[in-house]
Amino acid sequence: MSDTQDVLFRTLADPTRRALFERLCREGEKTVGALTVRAGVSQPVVSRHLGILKQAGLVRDRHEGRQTHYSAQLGALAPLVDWTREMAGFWQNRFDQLEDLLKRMDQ
Amino acid sequence: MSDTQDVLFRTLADPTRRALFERLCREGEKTVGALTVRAGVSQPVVSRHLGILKQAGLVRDRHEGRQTHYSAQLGALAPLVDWTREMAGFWQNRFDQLEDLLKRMDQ
DNA sequence: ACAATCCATACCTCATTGGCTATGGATTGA
DNA sequence: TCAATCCATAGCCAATGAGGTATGGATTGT
Repeated sequence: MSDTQDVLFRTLADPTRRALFERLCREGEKTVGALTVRAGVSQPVVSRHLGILKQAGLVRDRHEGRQTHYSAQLGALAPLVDWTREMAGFWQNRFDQLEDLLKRMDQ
Repeated sequence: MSDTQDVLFRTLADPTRRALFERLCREGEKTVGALTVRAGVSQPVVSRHLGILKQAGLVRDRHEGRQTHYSAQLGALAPLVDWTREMAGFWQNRFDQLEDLLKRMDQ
């Protein structure tokens, strides 16, 4: 529902979190340690952000021994795409209505 | 740049603000008073949110006498669309690489 | 068995921010 | 001119949340 979009927007609003997600999109699966290296924040913070991304469905984790591999789940962005399309659609409709109105006024 | 996306995500992360923007998209131009009616928050809060939306370029205001009319600026969503496309693009590239790798391994 | 590594959780602190009320400036109507 | 309306700003408070350090569980290597 609308709640899904809420979670997505709220989750991606944080720059650190968005950067982590971007890296996973660009570079594919990575361990927490590898992500921590250039994250600019401590390892617990990275873990926490990854947890939040996971809750939002934006990433997936795979445990292998003592390390956890995270990867991006692009499909989770769908509601966001839908939302923008919906907003643009409303705009289009109103534009059509205006065009329609103008045409009618023309006659 | 990336700062633009930051502003957009941060601005749209708030439910009240997003609801205001959605109403402007659906119903077109509206005054502050009209928006306040079903906003669920007080008029000053609505004004404040509209100010933030305006700073993000998501809405535009038009003064007419003692009332201010706000309207959605759909174009401001472009960076958001670009971002999702970019993320999907990375994913596609990596998928292509994998496909390529598999093909090469096949021979 | 013991040490070291990897990750997650707990706990604390500080900054941000979304909500409110109060108020004032500007415009309209009487 | 005076009252009423519309909107924006200021100031305050409480909740949220992002960062840190400390720590513990689990796994690997010696």
